[in-house]
Amino acid sequence: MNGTNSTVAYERNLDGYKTAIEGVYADLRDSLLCGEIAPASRLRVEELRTRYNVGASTVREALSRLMAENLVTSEGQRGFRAAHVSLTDFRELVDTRCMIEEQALRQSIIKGDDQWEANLVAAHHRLARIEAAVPAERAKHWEQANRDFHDATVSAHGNRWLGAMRDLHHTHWIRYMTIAAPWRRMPIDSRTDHQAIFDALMDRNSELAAALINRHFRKHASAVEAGLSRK
Amino acid sequence: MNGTNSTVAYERNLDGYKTAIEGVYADLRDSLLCGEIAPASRLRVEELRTRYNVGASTVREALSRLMAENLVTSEGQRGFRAAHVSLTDFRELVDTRCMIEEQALRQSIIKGDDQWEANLVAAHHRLARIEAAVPAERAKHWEQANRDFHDATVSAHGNRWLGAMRDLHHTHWIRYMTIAAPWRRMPIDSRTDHQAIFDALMDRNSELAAALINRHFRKHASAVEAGLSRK
DNA sequence: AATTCCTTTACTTTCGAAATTGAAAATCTG
DNA sequence: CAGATTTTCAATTTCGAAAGTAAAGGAATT
Repeated sequence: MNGTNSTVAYERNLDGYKTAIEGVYADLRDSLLCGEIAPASRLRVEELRTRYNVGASTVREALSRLMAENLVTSEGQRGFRAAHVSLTDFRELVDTRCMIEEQALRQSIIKGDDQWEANLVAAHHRLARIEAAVPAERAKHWEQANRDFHDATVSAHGNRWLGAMRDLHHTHWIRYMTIAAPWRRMPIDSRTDHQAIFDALMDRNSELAAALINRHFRKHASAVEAGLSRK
Repeated sequence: MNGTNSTVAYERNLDGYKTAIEGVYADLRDSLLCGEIAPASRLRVEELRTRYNVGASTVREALSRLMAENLVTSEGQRGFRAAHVSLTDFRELVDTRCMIEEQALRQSIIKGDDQWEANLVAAHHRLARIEAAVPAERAKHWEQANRDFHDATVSAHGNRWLGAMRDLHHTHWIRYMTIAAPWRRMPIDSRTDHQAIFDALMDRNSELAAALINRHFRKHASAVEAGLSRK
């Protein structure tokens, strides 16, 4: 269907997706998240259409879908733009993210069964091993293990609306991280934080867990804020 | 641009919108919210294209934008569908909606200045007048006044992410209301509720306001739940 | 009768050209 | 020369036809 005749220099590989739209969507999303496409820059349909070697409406629909995640904006008759970033926007993002994660955690503690506990123990163990390893080893796997651990903590909440909001906020969080502080992956004392959160969860201590997760997130956030205001 | 030659029976009027996409989007959105398009029903591009008298990609893009609000879903190569409704989904919606509104209220109480108070007093006054009026008069304006009052209560929160989530949840709330309990607009004791909420806000009593808004929402919700399970 | 393989049908998806628009450049006017 | 008006041009938006796909029905085979 596509990708079998990559001759143009800028052309991307869209293999492995069911439709062309999904391929363009996914590649564009990556470029947006990793900062390859600068915030607030224009996204010209004409330009993208040649880069991906697809039709105009395919690009257009991929961009429409990115609007769903607030990664792209459009102003009628004036085309599309990559989402803006700003210090205020980031602070607002962090505030709601804390609220969402706290709520997800509380619900998880209430509803969590043995299966939840078992998964949590496993995820925490994997993360702990990585955080105790030598720097070289850490860099490779920490990101994923960290995400897995946090997912495991809230995995019992069972609310799809909450889950969708959580994903959305995580996406934008990652974007800000990559844009503002690409060097600093794992914060120095994340080991202590994660252990404390884990303990609170095993104790089913909602109040403590909520307080800890808020502090944990805001600690990360301040590093990004520093990077953002330096621009 | 359009709408000047409405000859086809099913054709809709798309005047007053900047682009055709926006017109189709808005009309489709209405049909989805008012229940004219049944939940989970297929949305055939071919069919809509003739109804609105526009091209395939215009319909397609309008549908993509509705996916942003979870009002429409799509499964690659198998077209679009109106969003499902279910009792579980509704309960999850209500849970997150309560969380969001509570948080918005708390933030508003913290950040609210004189302007906020003044607007709130005005909105509450308008709502109170309507709720005290005769049924015929109420029916006309209550919906809007109710919305305005609730918007006024949270208007000082100043967090755009929270605001967007609040709008989204309100949209789906309205959809469920219209689908499951179209007859019952204004609950019997909303006057008492609103007065209590208003008083708590003027006292800047966060805890009380939070508790009241939760009960207020869940009271409405149970009416919808009854309507939903009766299907 | 059950299974496999084709055919048909009814769509969705994709494209590239044509219409339309907004904004900048060029021209005109007081 | 400043301000209003027209022209130009690049870009967005829109369309309709062509290509591609899933699912249902029908024939052939076991």
